Amino acid sequence: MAQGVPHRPSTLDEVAELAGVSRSVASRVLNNAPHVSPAKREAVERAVHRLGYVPNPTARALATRQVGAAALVVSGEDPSIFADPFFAQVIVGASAALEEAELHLMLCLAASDRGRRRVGRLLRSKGADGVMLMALREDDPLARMAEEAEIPVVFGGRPVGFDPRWYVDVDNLGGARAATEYLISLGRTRIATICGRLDTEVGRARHRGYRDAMLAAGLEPLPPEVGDFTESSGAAAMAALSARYPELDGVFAAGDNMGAGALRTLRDAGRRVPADVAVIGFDDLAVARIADPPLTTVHQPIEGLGREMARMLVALISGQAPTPLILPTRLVIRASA
Amino acid sequence: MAQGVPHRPSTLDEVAELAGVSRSVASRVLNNAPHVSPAKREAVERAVHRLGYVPNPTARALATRQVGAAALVVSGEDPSIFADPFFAQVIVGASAALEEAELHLMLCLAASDRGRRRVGRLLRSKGADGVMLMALREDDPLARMAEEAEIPVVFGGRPVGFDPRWYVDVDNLGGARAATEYLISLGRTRIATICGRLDTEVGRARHRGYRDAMLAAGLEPLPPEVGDFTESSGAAAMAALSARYPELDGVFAAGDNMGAGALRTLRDAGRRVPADVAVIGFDDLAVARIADPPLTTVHQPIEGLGREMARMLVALISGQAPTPLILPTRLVIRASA
DNA sequence: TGGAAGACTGGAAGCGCTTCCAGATTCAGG
DNA sequence: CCTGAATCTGGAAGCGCTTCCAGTCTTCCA
Repeated sequence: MAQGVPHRPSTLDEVAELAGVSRSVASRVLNNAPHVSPAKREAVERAVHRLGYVPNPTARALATRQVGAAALVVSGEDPSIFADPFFAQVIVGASAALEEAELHLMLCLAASDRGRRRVGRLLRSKGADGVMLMALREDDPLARMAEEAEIPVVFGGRPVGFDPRWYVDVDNLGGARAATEYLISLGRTRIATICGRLDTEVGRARHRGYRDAMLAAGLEPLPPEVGDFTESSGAAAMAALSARYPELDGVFAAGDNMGAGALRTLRDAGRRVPADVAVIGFDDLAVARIADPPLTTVHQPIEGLGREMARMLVALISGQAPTPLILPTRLVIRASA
Repeated sequence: MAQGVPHRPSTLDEVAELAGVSRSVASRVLNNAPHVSPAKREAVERAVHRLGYVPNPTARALATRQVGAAALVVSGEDPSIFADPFFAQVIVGASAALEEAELHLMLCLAASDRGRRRVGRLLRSKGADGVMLMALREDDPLARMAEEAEIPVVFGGRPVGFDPRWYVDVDNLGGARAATEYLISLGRTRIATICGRLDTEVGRARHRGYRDAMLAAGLEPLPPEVGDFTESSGAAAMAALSARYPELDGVFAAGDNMGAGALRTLRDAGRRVPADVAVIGFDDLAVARIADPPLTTVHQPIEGLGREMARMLVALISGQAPTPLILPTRLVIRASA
């Protein structure tokens, strides 16, 4: 391309001809299948080398009915949701696992209806060998589409109101409970939560974890302040919470970005962390480590989530029957609580 | 898939048969090409609907020699480079532009040699209609591979030691100079820089901008402290700088993450920002806004970078001859300087 | 009303590769 | 030196779709 020469790529026929064998033999050499004599094998290899031959993936895909690619779909309200570093980590994990299986990664940011329709077509058209679905909203049309898909589908996290057959999730409930229990163990009693949107399963599960822990300790769960996992929403939620409950001494933020926002509000209001109010986040993103003070948080294996989703998908594609997975979380204690 | 029924997808032949037309006509209807009578058109459409027919993209790709996908390749030392939110934003931009052109996005994290070889194969095998290349290292084998590619290649940023034919870059030099000039205009005279790795073009250009501005103002450019665009490297660099030049009153960090790290070190050392030392970052990432104090920084249009790369690639794919692009940067003044 | 321009139509030839299968070859054992 | 098994080989039939092209059918003008 760079030099502008058309230079039509060579085909398997040309390789076969140059090597003096039939196309079948050449094909077998390329897929190193059996039933090829060493002599011809070498002849073909030499021809491949001389011609700089590279098989055409499309033709191969058509013949084998295997595309050689898996798609990762991120649904959600608007594309900016993808800016959350969470997804980058998922991708790193998924990419590594797919590479092991020699699959390419297609990325679909299906924030618009148009995008979702496009994914729908992908699902029904064998445009990929399998699909990973993430960040579905409540009543997301993708859930139904997934049911009628022609190809394997793995969910990352469980969508609300829909029970997927195959999914990888994180123990949100347990993590949130552990975080809240830790606050309680610190002697805090007026503990509030900044939760994620309650029309998402993460939002609900983490809130339920908080609630369970409070109830179990005989404390009164406070009505949650709802954020959207962004820093600013966390800051706003913290402000609202402080106004409503001036005597607060503990906050469980269902996401590190929101936790960081809460820290900012608290700092601006002159309240000391953790002396006056202890704060715990969730996710263990980079921001937690660099927050001031460093944020105690619930670690979740984000890269692992991506990796396991991909592995499950690969298993499904190769005809196996994996079982859903729930990945463990663990508390990481830093300075904020 | 969900229900486990094999349910072989229907083909164009079946559609044609059901509609009582030839395959050619059916094909024309699907691509809404001319030369189809309204009656047959409707018959085909009805058949498509009844069968729930979706064209097989692979077969179409083979026939048209158009894959319908473009790849975004992120090279670099190790996969964690991708964790930088920078790439997520690039992807959002690129994804949007590709969607307009009805192209899918393939993402290749080519951090290993194996990954790079895979990309090389992609480049020579028409596995995608075009490729966007980013974060190439010095002497990155991908540069040479790109030259011999069978498909259009657009670079994001210019690799060091290689002058790509088509690229989209950001005005790193100008941005860095503006940042440094601003520090100078504030009356700072002992200004240091925390730069990015000098075997990358970004690293070099931003350092050169700093140097130019210092020289132009008759100030002595200090030898740079080199980081790797992470928060911790910025913190470490700042520590080294403080030790070496205790009287420092200004710092230009060539990335916001490093700037945030510098702020942390400064805060821990009890130095006030901006009173004692003014700090400016680069990138205008989310972290700049939530840093304490909020980081003055050089804004670069990251989403725009992705969008323009994709547009340029689409132009190339459709046979046009676009010209390289350098996107402007601008100073965003916050509290740290 | 003849005929040419134009609109439709469907047969057929690919796109480049895999894979089944029947025939050819090789080779060891008898 | 012959036979059956084991191993190779290449012809041919796809994979599902696009598109060229040569006919067929309309139209419309002179």
